[in-house]
Amino acid sequence: MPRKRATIREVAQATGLSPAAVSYALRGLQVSEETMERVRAAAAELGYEADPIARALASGRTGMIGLLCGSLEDLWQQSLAVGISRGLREKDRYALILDAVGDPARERVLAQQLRDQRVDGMIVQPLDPAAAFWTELCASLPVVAIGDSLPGTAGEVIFDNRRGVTLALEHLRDLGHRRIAVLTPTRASTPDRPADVHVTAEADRLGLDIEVAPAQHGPAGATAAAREILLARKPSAVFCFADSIAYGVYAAAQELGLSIPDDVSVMGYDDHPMSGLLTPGLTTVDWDIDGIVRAAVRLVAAAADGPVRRRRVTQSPTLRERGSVARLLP
Amino acid sequence: MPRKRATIREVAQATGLSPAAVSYALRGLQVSEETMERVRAAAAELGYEADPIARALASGRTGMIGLLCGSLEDLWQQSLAVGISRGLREKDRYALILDAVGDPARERVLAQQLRDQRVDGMIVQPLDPAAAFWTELCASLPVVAIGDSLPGTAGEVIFDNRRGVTLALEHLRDLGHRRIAVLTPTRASTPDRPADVHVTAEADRLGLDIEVAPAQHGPAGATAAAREILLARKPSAVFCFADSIAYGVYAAAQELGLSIPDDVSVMGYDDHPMSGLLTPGLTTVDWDIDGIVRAAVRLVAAAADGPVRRRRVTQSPTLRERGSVARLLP
DNA sequence: ACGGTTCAGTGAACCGTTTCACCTCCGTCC
DNA sequence: GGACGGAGGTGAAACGGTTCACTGAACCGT
Repeated sequence: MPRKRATIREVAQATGLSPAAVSYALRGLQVSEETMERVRAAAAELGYEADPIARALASGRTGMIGLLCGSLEDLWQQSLAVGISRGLREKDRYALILDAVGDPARERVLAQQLRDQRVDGMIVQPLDPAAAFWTELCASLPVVAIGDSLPGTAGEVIFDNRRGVTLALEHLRDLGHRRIAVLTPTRASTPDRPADVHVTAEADRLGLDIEVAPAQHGPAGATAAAREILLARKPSAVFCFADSIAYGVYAAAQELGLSIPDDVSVMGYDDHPMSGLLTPGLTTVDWDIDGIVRAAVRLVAAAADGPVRRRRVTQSPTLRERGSVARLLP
Repeated sequence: MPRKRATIREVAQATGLSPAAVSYALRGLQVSEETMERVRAAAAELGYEADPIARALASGRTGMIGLLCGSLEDLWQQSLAVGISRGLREKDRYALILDAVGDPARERVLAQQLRDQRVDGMIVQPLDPAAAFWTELCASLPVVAIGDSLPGTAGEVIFDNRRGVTLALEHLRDLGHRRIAVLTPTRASTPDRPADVHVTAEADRLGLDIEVAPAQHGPAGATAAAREILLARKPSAVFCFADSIAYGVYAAAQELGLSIPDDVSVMGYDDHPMSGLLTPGLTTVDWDIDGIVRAAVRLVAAAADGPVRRRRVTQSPTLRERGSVARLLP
């Protein structure tokens, strides 16, 4: 029988104290050691547990952190979300995970909804870092950005994408590749996102002939995009801006009877756990996902507990060579 | 500037109505068409949005559904969680996702916490369906179980594991396999979970020589378990009770210089999106994940909206042949 | 003209905490 | 010995909605 939960007043009654005293006691504030013990005992006895809703209403803090993901089709972002969710749980907070499905318009709506839901803070992996609403959002609650920088955040975990792109493209160039297709996650409204800019800049510097095309994260979408660009451009290498897009290239290559890396080389970006299991293993740009998770959790928890001075953590990638990129024979 | 949000009283003031009337109007109850319009206009004007916390306190409903996953290391469960989260969002509900990390003790604690967090309902993929606390939990809020049955749920999406196991083992037998290793997710406290029971029963019926060993979902854990059993038992086939465990077998085989399927056949269970991309493709038991997601969301949403009569949906699997199981030559 | 329904809307209690302003001891310091 | 101060505790007002019991007016058929 779901008998009604005990309230703070009942505990007060039982101990002969005021509700206020009980409230303080249970949080270890302002009361004598002895009273605290007495209250704790009575609470345990009655099976009392403070109602988080009432607590949230009175205190203005919910204990929830919003996690706004760009696209959870991306397996790497799934890993990130799982890690963050766990990390927050260890800090006695709940993660409210939302998925913008690659759509900047939806990202905007969800950010709004998350704020309306009264989360104590947010972790965001922005699809459209240039959008105007971020400024307003950051002003109204602590936001931690992952990936790209955002104006007014309480903390940031920035990926050195310039370095990541350099690593990838230099490796391809060193092995003789010149005509390179680049598959980047679709972001209809923001063709000039910083990471993409680095690609064209680096390609210029290295004298590469690149063509950038959008691809969705899901297996089906990525495969379609890959099929098209492989047929139309016959690149010697494909650089994918997410491992889960590279997976689509594997599927497309298989379908078209192309061998990786003999007919086409594939370079990933992320290092998802699956990437080492493919045949050949996916050569990729490896970000320290654990480090990212820890930093993001730490930053957002601190910011949600009270105002902090802004901190920025920068992550640098390394190149993880497996077998999907081969030297191009002249 | 995060200027204070408008309250219902301000809207009441602006329209010359009582707060009660505004409350009703905004939910389309009990008021004239005309008043409703007036209230809506005023609300829009003031940028009023009902505070979910206050609403939850007063009405007793939070709009949140708890999702308790057995182990999010399992990529298939990740897919499931993402799908459910999206499905719930479409019904204007939030998913609160928690991860028991394969530990039944933690599952118990998290279920408790989820209830304390005042979710309107729960979706559970139980690690330990036999545990006693489920009964009590189901009595205190609507629970939908996925996978295994639970006493007292408001709805269930049951996998016909008997059929799945039969499909897998018969396929292996038909191709000549007799000595088969079975890797099943670790669940220390519940060695006799229903699915495992089916395995031994079916193996008996089919005259197979099986050995069951536990494996963790994570790449590292699964690989270790696979390595051990491949060396110790030299089975002709390995049947993995989750695709993400099979991935570990691929890694172990690679490491040991064993070819799949020439030296050892591998059978999965789930059909995760990645399974088709491996070389060779993973032959697996395919569950209709979309169907599962839809059913679970529908059931829990209905149950959270009000009492319903218990419903059970049963999912049947199909065998998806790729290339990881070969005929065993005598 | 009259009792009986509906319809639209009101007032106030309530949900279960937190927190602010105060109050009362009691020991201490000068 | 009186002002001071801190520790421990109290009462009541928030917090921002929902909902229950009720009212006044309009409308109905007879």
